[in-house]
Amino acid sequence: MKDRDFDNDLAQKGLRRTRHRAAVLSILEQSQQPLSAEEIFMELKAREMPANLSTVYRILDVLTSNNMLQKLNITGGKSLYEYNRMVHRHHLLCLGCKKILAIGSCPLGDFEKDLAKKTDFSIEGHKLDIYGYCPECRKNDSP
Amino acid sequence: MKDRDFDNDLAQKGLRRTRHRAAVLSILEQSQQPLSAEEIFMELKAREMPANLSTVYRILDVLTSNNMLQKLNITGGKSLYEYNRMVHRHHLLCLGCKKILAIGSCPLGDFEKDLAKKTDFSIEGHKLDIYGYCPECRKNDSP
DNA sequence: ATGCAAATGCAAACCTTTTGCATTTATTTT
DNA sequence: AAAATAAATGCAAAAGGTTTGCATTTGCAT
Repeated sequence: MKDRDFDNDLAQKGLRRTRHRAAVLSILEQSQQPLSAEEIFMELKAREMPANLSTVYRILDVLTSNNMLQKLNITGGKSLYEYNRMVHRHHLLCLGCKKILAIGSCPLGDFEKDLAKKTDFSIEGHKLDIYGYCPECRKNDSP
Repeated sequence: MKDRDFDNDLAQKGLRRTRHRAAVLSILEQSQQPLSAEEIFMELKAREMPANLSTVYRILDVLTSNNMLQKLNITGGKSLYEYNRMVHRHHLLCLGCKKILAIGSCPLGDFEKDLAKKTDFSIEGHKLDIYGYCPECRKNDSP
């Protein structure tokens, strides 16, 4: 299985193509879950492409401000990053095992229009996270 | 204008009634905006009831875990706390001046039911924050 | 190949929040 | 009302995540 050409994506944004940047993109593109800076740091090491943690943060910053990644602050603790697939997404977090499911649908459309009318704000976006227990955690916790 | 009896509220929760705790509750009950630990720290000083910042954090923790306050992590930066008025609320944050408006309505009801059905999660709650520009900031930024 | 601007590594700083411990305070017990 | 006890506070230090300054290395244009 061939890797996507992240080098090209970087070039299109006018960003320098470094192994580390391409690797971070690849890691996040392949990940089912949003990852923290430290998880990415460890995965880079696992891929024999170790980078300094501060470099990871700088890469995440630059990729986020170029809209190639999205930064999530679901927990209040450490930030998580996910590959930006350019679709509007929300997240369902399991309070038990902390796994995160991406949710494609969004119920906010009309609500935002109403809100704009009522408050006279221009609405630019929203952040919606949903919390619950996944099927596995519910099974394990109800003996 | 007489203060609410926060001492009684504390007693009902089985918490010790200290001046600082009552003052923190009073500050947040009177505030239009959610406040950070440091803002509360400063307001305590202004009220001639200075407390150590770590004490403020401990008070906020204990009041939050007793449901007297709610902790918000809107920005990803520092946590904000608001008096828990026992109603489901969301927040509209102005990206310009950072002011926060509390929103009473919530469009999530049916969506959560659908989601529970689709994912087999038990849905326990959600966090919805909306971002935009308030009327004042829109005016000032469009010269 | 050469030069320059940008990316990286490293260590230290930063900021918010938490913790350990001695002291003070609120509440319970006598 | 005083003494005993358990919890709250102050203080300083640590923790955890993230950022920054600076020397070195790398990517890219010339």
